[in-house]
Formats: sequence, C-alpha cells, structure tokens
Amino acid sequence: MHFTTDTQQRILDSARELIHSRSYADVGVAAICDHAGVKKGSFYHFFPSKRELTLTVLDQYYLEFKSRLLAQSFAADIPPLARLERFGQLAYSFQKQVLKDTGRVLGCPFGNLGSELATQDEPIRAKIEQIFADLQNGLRKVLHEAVDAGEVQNIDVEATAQAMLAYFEGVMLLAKTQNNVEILARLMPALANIRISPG
Amino acid sequence: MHFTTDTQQRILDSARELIHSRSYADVGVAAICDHAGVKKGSFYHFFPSKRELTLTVLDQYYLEFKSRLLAQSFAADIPPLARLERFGQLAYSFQKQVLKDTGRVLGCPFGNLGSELATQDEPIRAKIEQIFADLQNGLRKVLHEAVDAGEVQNIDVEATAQAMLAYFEGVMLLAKTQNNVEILARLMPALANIRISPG
DNA sequence: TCTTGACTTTACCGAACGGTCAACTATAAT
DNA sequence: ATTATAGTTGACCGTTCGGTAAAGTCAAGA
Repeated sequence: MHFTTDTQQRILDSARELIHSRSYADVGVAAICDHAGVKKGSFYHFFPSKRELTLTVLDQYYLEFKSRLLAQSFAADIPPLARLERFGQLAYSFQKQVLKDTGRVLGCPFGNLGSELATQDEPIRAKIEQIFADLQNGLRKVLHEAVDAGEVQNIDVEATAQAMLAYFEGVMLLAKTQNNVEILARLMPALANIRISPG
Repeated sequence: MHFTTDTQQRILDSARELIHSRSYADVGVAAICDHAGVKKGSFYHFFPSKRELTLTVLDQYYLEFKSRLLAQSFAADIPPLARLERFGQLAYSFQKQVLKDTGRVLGCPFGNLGSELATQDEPIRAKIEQIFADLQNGLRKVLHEAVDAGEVQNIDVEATAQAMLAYFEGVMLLAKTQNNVEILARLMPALANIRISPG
C-alpha cells in the first residue's frame, strides 16, 4: 500500500500556509522545509521544483475551497440570490478567522498568486485561470437558477458571473491592502446585486 | 540650480516599467540599473534602498495617473455617471496600449504591489492604502455630484465609492490573470451601475 | 539473508540577492 | 590654483536563492 506520505503532506501544508501569508517569491524552499521539519533533500524527493509544489498546493487548496466554501454557499436550501449573499458572508467569516489566526487579512490565495505570477510563470498563471474559470462557472450556474426562478430578468449570465468574480477578488484585495476585514462585511452584500445586461 | 538628475529619473522610469511588468521581488536592483544604464553605486547615491525607490516610484506614478487618467475621466464636461463610464473606457484604452507595447496585460500597478507586499512591507502597504483612499475619494466626489444632479437616489456614497474601487481592481486582476484586455471592455461598463444603499 | 526501492540526510553548487565602500572624475565656487 | 561637492565607477561583502548529488537508513519481498 501507498499513502500520500506524512512528510509530503506536511510540505504541502507548510507551503500553503507560508505562501498565502507572505508571497511566492518571499517564501523560499528552505523556509518551507524548516516549517515542515524536513530537510531539503526530502523536499526534492517528492517535488521536482518549487513551481510543481505550488501547482499541487493550488490544486489541493481549490478542492478544499470548493467543498468547504462553494458547496456550502451554493447549497440549494435557499433561493439562488440568497446563496450569493451567503457566499459573501462565508468569505467574511473565513477571512475573520484568518485574521484571528495570523493577525493579517491575507486575501484570496488564488488572486494573490495570479497577481504576483501571471506575467512570470505561465503554468501557474494557467492554473489560476482554470480555477477562476471554474469559480465563474459556479456563479454562472447559480445565476442561471436565479433566472429560472424569476429572481432576475434580462441579464447576460456569463458576463454577470465574471463581474461577480471580479468584484469578489477586488473586495478581497482591498481588505488585504488595508488589513481590514470589515471591508468584506461592508462590500460583499453588494455582490448579489451586480448585473450586466445583454447586448 | 538643481534639477532632478537625468540619471535619477532614468532609474525611476526603469523601476516603474520593470516592476509593473514583472513584480517587486522578481526585479532586482541590478536589473533596474542595467535597464537604466547606470552602475549600482550610482543607484545607492540617489536612493537609500530598493524600498525607498519604490515609494518614490509610487508617488510619481500615482501623480501621473491622477493627472492623465483621473482628471480626464472626471472632467465636468459630461454628467457624473457618464464620467464613471469614461473612466472605465480610458482604463481599457490604457491597458490596450500596454498590451501592444509589452505583449501582456499588466493590470493595476498599485493593486499588484498591494497584493504582493501588503503583508511584507509596511511602508509600501501604507502608501498603497493612501493611494486607494485618494482614488476612492475621487469616486466619492463624482458620486456626490451624481446625487446632487438626481442621477442616483438613496445610496451610501462612501461605501459605493469603495465598492467601485474594489470592482475596478478586481476587473484589472482578472484581465491580468487571463492576459485578456477585452475583459475590461466587457466588465468596466458595469462600474457605473454599482450601488450600495444606506443602512 | 539478500536485494530492492522508497525515503532521508548532509554537504555542496553557481548564481543572484540587497547593500557597502573607497577611489575617481567633473563641475563650479572661492 | 584650490577646495568642496555631486556624481560615478567597479570591486566587494555576507547571505540567500533554487537545485543537485552521493551516501546512508530502513522496511518489505523474494
């Protein structure tokens, strides 16, 4: 039998935590290894490069994000538009917890990496693009249900989903830059009101 | 007499260009000096550190942004809400030019640095916060005029200005991450429709 | 018992990092 | 002519970077 090694997962967890709280460039392989209690040789036994490690981190992180935040937000127990509001509320709760744990509002890990590396590292950029596309797809589905339920009329569903994603990322960026989590409480409710009409 | 040295300005221009097109961490002092045709010793004659250089770059860049983009967008020759649409259009034009020049959508230089350094470098974080506050203030003034002109009713002007700033930054981030300038053409028009109501 | 292969450890590589320093040149005022 | 000052140069500092290689540990299978 073969399990994902404890060591391997500790490396992944350390990288996630450190890169999210600092930046890709600022966190070296040595720092990740120290934090994980692992020697550099072991690191390169499991991962061929820092970039590949980061791609794996992104995959894991987004999977968890999807099941923990997206799935709960978009559950069909309430009307579609209310789910979008719930999405904003959960994002607020999550960042508030991060603030309590780290003393900082760290923003969206995907937006952060996209902003830092989009022009520098094509594989990572492509991964972030794919994550954003999937997220946008989730929003699109909720919006489509809102249309079907008659909660909204006359909108470009695809463009509106993209606009909501943009707004979400922008709010996260502002909260991080000002290290103020209450910006989320103030601005996230407006996410559900964004509309782009066809044409 | 004393002018801002040609050398000094070349260093500033090089730093602006390189950091905007890559990132703070990825652009070293040596690269800035090479691009400016200056030796490292001269660099440290004019600037005590890379951070101080960057703070000066931000000051200059925002001043230019204000006079070139904000002033033109918000000129009072058209109604307030139309000015917000014009702001989005000019941002689109500008990024299209950047794409033509560099082959990349580079996004907002202030948002990029805020995202990268907010948790790492407090002076730079504070500078970005100040820039965002000034930008939000500009939006607030336009929105206030829109209220006075009866173009909008019953909104929280301050929160709406902040939401518009967030949306703007988010759209820029998406366009950069997907290296697609048409996202701006698609999403920016909705900037003028964002509203946050009081309470 | 011997071998295999996964995992770990340690020592190390060349390159790049931000920053320093002393010596040098050019200019302009005294 | 002398001096002070601004600007420039290239050599150099210690540190850290991502990554490599070889030797060693250990458990399972034959």
